[in-house]
Amino acid sequence: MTMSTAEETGGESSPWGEVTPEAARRLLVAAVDAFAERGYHATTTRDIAGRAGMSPAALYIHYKTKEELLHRISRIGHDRALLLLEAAADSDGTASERLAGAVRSFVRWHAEQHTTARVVQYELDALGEEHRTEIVALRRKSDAVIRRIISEGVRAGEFDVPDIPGTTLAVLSLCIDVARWFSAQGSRTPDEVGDLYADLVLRMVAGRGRELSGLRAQK
Amino acid sequence: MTMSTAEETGGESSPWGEVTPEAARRLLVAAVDAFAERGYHATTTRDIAGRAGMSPAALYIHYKTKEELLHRISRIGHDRALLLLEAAADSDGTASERLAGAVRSFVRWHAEQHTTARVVQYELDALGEEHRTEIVALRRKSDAVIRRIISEGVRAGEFDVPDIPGTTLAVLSLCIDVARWFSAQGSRTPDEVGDLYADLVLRMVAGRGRELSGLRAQK
DNA sequence: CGGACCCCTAAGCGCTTGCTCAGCTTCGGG
DNA sequence: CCCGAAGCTGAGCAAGCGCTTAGGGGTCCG
Repeated sequence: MTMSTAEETGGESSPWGEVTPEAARRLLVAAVDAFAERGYHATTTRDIAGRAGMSPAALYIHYKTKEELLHRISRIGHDRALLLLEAAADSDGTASERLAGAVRSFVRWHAEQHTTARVVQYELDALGEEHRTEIVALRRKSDAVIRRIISEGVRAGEFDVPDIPGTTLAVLSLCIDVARWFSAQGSRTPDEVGDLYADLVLRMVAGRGRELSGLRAQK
Repeated sequence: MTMSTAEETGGESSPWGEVTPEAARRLLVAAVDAFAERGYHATTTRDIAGRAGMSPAALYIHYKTKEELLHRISRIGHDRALLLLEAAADSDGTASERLAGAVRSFVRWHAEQHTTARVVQYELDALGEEHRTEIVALRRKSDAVIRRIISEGVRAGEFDVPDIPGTTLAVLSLCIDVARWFSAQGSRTPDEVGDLYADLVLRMVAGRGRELSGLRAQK
């Protein structure tokens, strides 16, 4: 009966497989759920330990502070999101295809893992000074990836974008905010949202005439 | 020396003029600043009272609880935002012009009053049950306003939007998220962001060919 | 001059918070 | 059979929380 509570976490398979002592992983998953539901500051260490089926003191064997838990979550989440973006950016294809791919998988992650993403994206300044600057560096890399694709699309004549930094910001902002409103019991699947958003983003950067030809072909 | 701290609030003139006992207004403005900086749950009533230059107990003369303060802020903020949207929606002009106007003033408000907007948009579920449902009703009205403009644009043949509810959601999401990232010491003015976003949104709904003709004419 | 009224403070109550610590159990190796 | 390391718990500490209460000064009207 050790695994009574924390079994059903987000529907997703195992994004936390890398967290090695099994008890530490249970605590971390419990913390993600609690932070996402109530927010970092409104979550108590007793609540986290309780969800993981442990006593309040057990938490401090695996993590020094509550803030370290948040940092671990934020770090792993940002690493994963950045990886998705870079994979899409480094793939073959036109700038349109790569931008659509990046948006699609970035958005899909924010929807599927919306509980993790909410913590990752909206509890940023609950982090301590050093941890926050470390995370901010990762976010700047995400920004650079998107900006690079857009710039290349402009240079190749595929896109018409008067304000590249501004549009980059808007694209990222649009994707990130998915974590705020997405709900698993809503009517849209993560894939549907990903496709919709990829289309919307291509429209934001598209040149005058045609261009959005065969891009929203099949689902 | 009574007005030492709370003088500079957001740069804006007086969005809280309607809050009538002057001491109550000072407390409310202090609460907006504190909630925006640290979040509702991380803010103490002592901090709010301190910023307003009062003792902790003074707060409870004007407000029953800390949650009532948040509700007052959220209510006034949502009323204001909804008013801006409705004004733009009810004005004369094509659907494109009205959509651009709505996005422009909605975004401008989120940038200018980004400290208020942050509280209004991101501390929603710190509200109690009854207060939250009241606020959620206001948000549904905002959604309806945008959806109406887009629908009319589609019916008039101005827009090409395959998924009206989804696009409505994305437009609102994009605007709202401005409150998260906008910073007064950033390089963009609220007006610039408003213009940029109005352009991006028009691109999201534009039909195939021309259409975005004279719409991003001057800066 | 007296007292009702309003706005505010000093003090503090009851409770919860993040975190600690002595001690119990389990288990593999000599 | 004993040992030490590792994982966990029950009890609890100091600090901070939201909120209350008794009372102190102004001001205005009788």
